[in-house]
Amino acid sequence: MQGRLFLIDGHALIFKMYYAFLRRPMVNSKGADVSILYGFTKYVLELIEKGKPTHLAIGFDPPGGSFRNQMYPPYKANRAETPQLVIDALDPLIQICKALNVPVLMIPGYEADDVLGSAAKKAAREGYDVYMVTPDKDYGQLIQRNIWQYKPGKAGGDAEVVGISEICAKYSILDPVQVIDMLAICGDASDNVPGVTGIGEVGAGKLISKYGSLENIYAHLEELTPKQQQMFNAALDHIYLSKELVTIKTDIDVPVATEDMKVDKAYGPALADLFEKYEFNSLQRFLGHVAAPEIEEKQLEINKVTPSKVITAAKRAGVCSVIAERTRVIVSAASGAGDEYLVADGGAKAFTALLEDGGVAKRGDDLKRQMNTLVAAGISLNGSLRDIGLMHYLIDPEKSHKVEVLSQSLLGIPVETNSIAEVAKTGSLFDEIPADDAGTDRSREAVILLMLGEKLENELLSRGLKELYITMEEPLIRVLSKMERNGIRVDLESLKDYTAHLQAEMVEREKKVKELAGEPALNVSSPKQIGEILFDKLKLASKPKKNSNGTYSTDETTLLDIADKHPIVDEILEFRAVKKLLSTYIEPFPSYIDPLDGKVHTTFNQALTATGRLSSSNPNLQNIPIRTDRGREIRKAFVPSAKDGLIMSADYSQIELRIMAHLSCDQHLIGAFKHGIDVHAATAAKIFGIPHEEVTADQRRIAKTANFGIMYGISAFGLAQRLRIGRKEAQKIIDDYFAGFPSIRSFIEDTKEAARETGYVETIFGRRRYIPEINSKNATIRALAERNAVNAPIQGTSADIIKLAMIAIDKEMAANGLRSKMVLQIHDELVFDTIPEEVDTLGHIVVENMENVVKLSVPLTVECNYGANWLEAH
DNA sequence: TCTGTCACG
DNA sequence: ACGTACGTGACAGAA
Repeated sequence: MQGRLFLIDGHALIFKMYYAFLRRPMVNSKGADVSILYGFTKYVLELIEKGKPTHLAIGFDPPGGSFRNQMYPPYKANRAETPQLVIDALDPLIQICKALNVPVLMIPGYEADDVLGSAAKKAAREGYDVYMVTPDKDYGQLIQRNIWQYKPGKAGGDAEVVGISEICAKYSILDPVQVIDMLAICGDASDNVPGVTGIGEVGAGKLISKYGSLENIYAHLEELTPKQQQMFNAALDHIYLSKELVTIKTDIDVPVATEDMKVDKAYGPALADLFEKYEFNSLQRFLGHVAAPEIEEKQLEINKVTPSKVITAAKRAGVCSVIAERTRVIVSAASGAGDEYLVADGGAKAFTALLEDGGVAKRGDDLKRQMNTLVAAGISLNGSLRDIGLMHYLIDPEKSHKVEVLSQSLLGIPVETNSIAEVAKTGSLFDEIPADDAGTDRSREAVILLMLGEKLENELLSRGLKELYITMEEPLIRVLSKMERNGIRVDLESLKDYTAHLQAEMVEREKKVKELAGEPALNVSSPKQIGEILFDKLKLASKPKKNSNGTYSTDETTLLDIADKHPIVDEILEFRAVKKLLSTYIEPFPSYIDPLDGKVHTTFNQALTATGRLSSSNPNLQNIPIRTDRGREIRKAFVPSAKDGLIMSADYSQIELRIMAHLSCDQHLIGAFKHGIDVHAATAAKIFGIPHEEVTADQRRIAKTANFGIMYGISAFGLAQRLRIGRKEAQKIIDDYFAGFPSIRSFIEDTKEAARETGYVETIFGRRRYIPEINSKNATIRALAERNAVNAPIQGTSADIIKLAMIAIDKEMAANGLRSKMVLQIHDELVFDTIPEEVDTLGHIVVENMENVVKLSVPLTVECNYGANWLEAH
């Protein structure tokens, strides 16, 4: 390797600094605004310190536009005018760069992208490792084995290094050069480059990974859905121009030789003079060229050996670390001699005996994802699963669980983010892990995982969390892996008529809104524009609510308040409801259907939420509509995989309220649950001081809202808002509630007190959430912390219970040899893909296990139904 | 990239 | 005086 070349996108850095100092500009004693100069200079000096480049150059956009404007006059035409501060900064910055001994690359007629792109490719050919310092997504197309994008962190955060695997995972593509096709299809609103209207990042990624290129999509247009065909045809007249516009040049002559970009920290008097002129006192320390203390890098004793040697060592030790890529596996084990570690890599088959050996514990990051990959290759991942991120999640759920971060903080070993992040970044099951950097040596990462695993196991033990890990999270990895691989069949064909109906309605509503507004050009999807129509033009409120950025608030509750003032309001609400269904729950789904089995495979994130719940993404199957009739229709598309199969759904009835009853030991609530009485009605009877039989529907509704409010940390204001009643009235309800349920009040107070004492709260299974802000002097922050403290044990215990139930159900289903599959978890509900002959057995297994997985002072009850689709299973 | 909005428990 | 119910993820617009 010749060296580490950093290429800074100067234009992007100027803008970053412009915005960073917009609110609090930095002005020197002569009244000059030196914000951009200061921020820029500081950034470059710190980059030299932290990024340790051996070579460095900065590219700027020359004044007067580029060949792209010639090619396509509207290019960047809708950009707001460049701020004067930015324009004025250019010349002084070039001076500063000179004084910093950093060459400036600027060629008339080309943007900084083109010059930097060409410089990057050239240096890479010469054997440099190249880092392009820019937040601009366009640069993704230039990434290759020895070229990375170095994205500056936001708000002082750490920079993110993006390599081949990250960029490919981000867009679900196989080769970074396909970023060009992605950008062409998606278009770029900020540069005014049109794409294919209606296709977003996700859809484009799927198409490109399937067809390879834009050209090839057009060659196979007939394979796309009719709607997609239509959208691509409509884009045909401009799409190749768009592709040219987003393609960064890599073949222009770079005016400076790479070796002349060598970093020279011997800053001369020129820099000192500039610092004095601009009064950069805090940057003086760089002048003496006192190099920052080099971090003493811990030397790892790594011995690369054959797979069989590592397998022998792993079996002897009973533990190893695993990194399973799509076409390669890397394994590490302690040699048994001092601090020496053995590492081997090779095809997965070379390690089958080890991976499937139940006697050898596996340490690694995101083992669920790795298990999915391995199973696809016909290999099981057996033995204990010591997942780095998941173990750390139990230690502190709200901290970062990234291996890079943990390696630094727990082991004191720094990690280059680019190599290890590829396993950490998760996508959906059938996203390919790119194979093109199979040459990268990942021995170091494998060893770090092995060390981290040991460290985290010890941490779990000393914090009393090991049992929670072993009995709950670890077995759940296998259950969730199965659920993801099972997938669920989504039959959008069955919704065709309904989809067409919604589309027609959307068009109609949109037209109506524009008419009523008297603005043919109105973008009905723009909250800003809608706000201006409603409140500036139509004046539908005397003092309209504003958002943090100064725009009018136009959310549903706000609109409902003024709905009777003008018919346009209702049209907007209906438009939004229909558009939401189409754009979130119908249009994206075709691209999520795995061509191999025709099913949708979500990813369950097991180490994300603050409370212990799961989350679901790509797509999120935990927020499929149900509350409105219009939305519920969507659930009809979630169908069994077998021809005459059935969907079964089982959900806990009021589990959080039951948990609150248990945690608070409130005898009234416990009694109501024990006797199967309607608790919301019982609550109403208590609040309003009337006999149970006399509770009206409205009183029950109020009590129900109050019950939820209590669990979330109610305020009189919040309750008043939700019930649309006065604040005094709301306060009375709260007072009456606590008078009727005094032990609830003490539960809340005790929980807050515990948080203040220990700094954390916990579920009945010991899952923790730290509440550091519980002692904040800021009343608002403290109040939020208190609500979190009260809610986390309730929501978390509920999450714990269903996790245990899932493990038990999975086990019993297997023991009974059922063909039925568990497919979804939606916090208090489990969904199964089943068949008529198993419905009875399965129903029994599910309900028994859910109801009896834990014994509380209240019974847990489960409602279970089945039908031809998810809607009918309710 | 951030913000607003809205889908779910 | 000040802000205002817990936990999520996806999409679209604006910069």
